[in-house]
Amino acid sequence: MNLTTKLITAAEKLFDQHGYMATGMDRLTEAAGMSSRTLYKHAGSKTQLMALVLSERDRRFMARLEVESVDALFAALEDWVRVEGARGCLFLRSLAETGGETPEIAQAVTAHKEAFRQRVSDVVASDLGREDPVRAEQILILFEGATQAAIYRGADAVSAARSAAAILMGRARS
Amino acid sequence: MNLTTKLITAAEKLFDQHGYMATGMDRLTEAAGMSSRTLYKHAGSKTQLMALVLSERDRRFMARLEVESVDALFAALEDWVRVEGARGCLFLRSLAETGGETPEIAQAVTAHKEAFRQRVSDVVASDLGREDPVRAEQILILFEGATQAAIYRGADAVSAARSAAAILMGRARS
DNA sequence: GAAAATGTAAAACGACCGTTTTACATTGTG
DNA sequence: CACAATGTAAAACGGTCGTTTTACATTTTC
Repeated sequence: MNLTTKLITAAEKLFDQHGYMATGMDRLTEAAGMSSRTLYKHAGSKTQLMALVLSERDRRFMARLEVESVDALFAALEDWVRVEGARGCLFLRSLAETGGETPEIAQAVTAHKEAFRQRVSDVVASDLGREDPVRAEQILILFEGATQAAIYRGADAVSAARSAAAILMGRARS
Repeated sequence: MNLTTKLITAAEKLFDQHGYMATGMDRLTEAAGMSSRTLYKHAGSKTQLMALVLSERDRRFMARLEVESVDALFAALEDWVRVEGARGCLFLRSLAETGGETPEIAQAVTAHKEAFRQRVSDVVASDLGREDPVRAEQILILFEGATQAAIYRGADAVSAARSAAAILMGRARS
């Protein structure tokens, strides 16, 4: 595991658990086990580090959503919540913490959410055997809602979303 | 409009638009049009100010949800988004920014979310003429999802959630 | 084996943080 | 008129922020 990977892994964890602004560079250097000089050589700045974290998060998250049914989509979210916990969407959180005024971050969030929307749309189409933009938007909202509600309702939120999605998909098939 | 109200109003706007941690006291005093001495006399500390903001937000938000049907619930959310914009749930954002480590804030969030969950549950019961905990949880997730997705999908997210809720409620009635 | 690359440890940078204090002006009330 | 109460303006507080620099050790490479 090289230094950059170690840094990004540690930073993702700290940003997620304590918030972006609330995480200082001293905490990051300590958790990554490197000097601040090395950290800045690899990441450039705190903002660029956040962008690197989001890029890695996108890769890992989207890889989990390589499925072909809506039910599998929510099963993947259940896995994610069990393994990574539920503290809300790190992308929208980074946007909120920066007020949308940091271009590198706003851009990373937009790109991720568009990819996510497209993925949900594809899964719905693959599941139904045809495009259904309305249903896709509803499934996306259930997914976002489960992510958000899981913060205070736990894994139950995801299974409730899963059963709601099954009803909506059943309706789309008949 | 007294000073405390003016302060809370200004603080809510700044916290919502730029984030809690990213909003400094100088910005708050300037927006509220008062000296830092007066601000501290009224709010005590930045953390207590955040708690005051959340308390006022809870009052105003819950007042909007005094409805008797699930459809009216989403109509109320549409109004809210049109008037106040969509930057995500301020309660969960405050929790995320503080890492859940600030008791006064964690407590305000828990209280609000429990009241919100109960309200949704009541509205579903009033709409169906009977309790339906499973459906209530699904409606809550659609509501949270619409709030979250509206950040990047706009008002369309709310109407998509609204139509999904109508399907789920229709299913509960038959 | 010299040189370049890559790392650590720690001090220093100026800027800004939340908060308190000092000194003074205005106001409402007996 | 006196006197609390309540406000402003601005300096000062110690501490922490993100970032850079200095000085030195280790490893890699030709």
